[in-house]
Amino acid sequence: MFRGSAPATVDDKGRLKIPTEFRRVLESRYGREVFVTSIAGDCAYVYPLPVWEEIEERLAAMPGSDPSRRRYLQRVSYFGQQVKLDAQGRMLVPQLLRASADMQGEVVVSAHLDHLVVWNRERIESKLEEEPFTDDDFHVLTEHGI
Amino acid sequence: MFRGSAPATVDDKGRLKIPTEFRRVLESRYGREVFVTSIAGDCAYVYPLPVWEEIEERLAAMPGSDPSRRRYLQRVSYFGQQVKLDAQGRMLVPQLLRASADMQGEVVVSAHLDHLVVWNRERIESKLEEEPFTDDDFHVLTEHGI
DNA sequence: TCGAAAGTGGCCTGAAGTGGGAAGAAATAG
DNA sequence: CTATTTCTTCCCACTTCAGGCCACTTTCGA
Repeated sequence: MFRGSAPATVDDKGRLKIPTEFRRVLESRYGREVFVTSIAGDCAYVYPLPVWEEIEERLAAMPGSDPSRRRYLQRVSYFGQQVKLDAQGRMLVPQLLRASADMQGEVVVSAHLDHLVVWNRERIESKLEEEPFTDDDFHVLTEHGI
Repeated sequence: MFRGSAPATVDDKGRLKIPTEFRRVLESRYGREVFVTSIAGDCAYVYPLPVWEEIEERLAAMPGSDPSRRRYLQRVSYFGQQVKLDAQGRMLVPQLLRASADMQGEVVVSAHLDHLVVWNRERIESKLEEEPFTDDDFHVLTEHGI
């Protein structure tokens, strides 16, 4: 499992350096291939390919007419691309995501259990301010034993 | 199977360059012939010919009087055309579709399991904005283990 | 203070994408 | 039926971009 977060940079060729701690987990457990995508286009999700394939299987098991599934697939296909880490542990961010999620310069890579989430640093900071963690959120988590 | 998406362009002669990653899958698994069509005329569907032939067989197996089948066939025939990739991996978009789906300039080619969907870039972006992905959608997916 | 490992930048080659000419085919008008 | 024009197809050439590679810088620990 991935844990914590780490700062990283995207150079002007659109290459994102995966912080070494994450890279080690990624390569040893899943390999070098990842699926990069987004839903709203505001940040990038990086799934190890085997993890993504499992999600695809679950989607395939859902009824094809489900509107949530349809919307999810449309977005995930739109932003997504399968890429491979280079020898330096960098991956090319798809052009569409570079533009919409502002994947340039300083970014933050955070662990999300079995995948990574990448935010533009300025954007995540203002988002954390705007979107506080509420008492309701605490309640929901408490109900799940956290 | 196709996965993810890639930006592409339609030049002013109406030729659409199929991004190489898709082209490779297409040519190795299905050949160079495709069937291009649409239903609402707002985007273009690109089916590898063998995939389309299978759909035709299923349609043939349906009762001929079914109104959904009739409407589907009517639209799909109206917009559809069988075309072949050229040596550069480009295909000519049928004139009707060029006009109605606005297949000019920047477009996005997205994977849809066994076929491709092509949208005018501006059009898909405004469509994604109008049709947001909600918390409810997330809940539905969560219930399916995603 | 030194060395190793991580991070960063940039060059270079080859591949992918893009544009346009020209010949051939099809459609249209006379 | 023929001539003209439009559209398609094939081909060649140029430009841009991504991937591999190397090297420098920075950081952290010994």
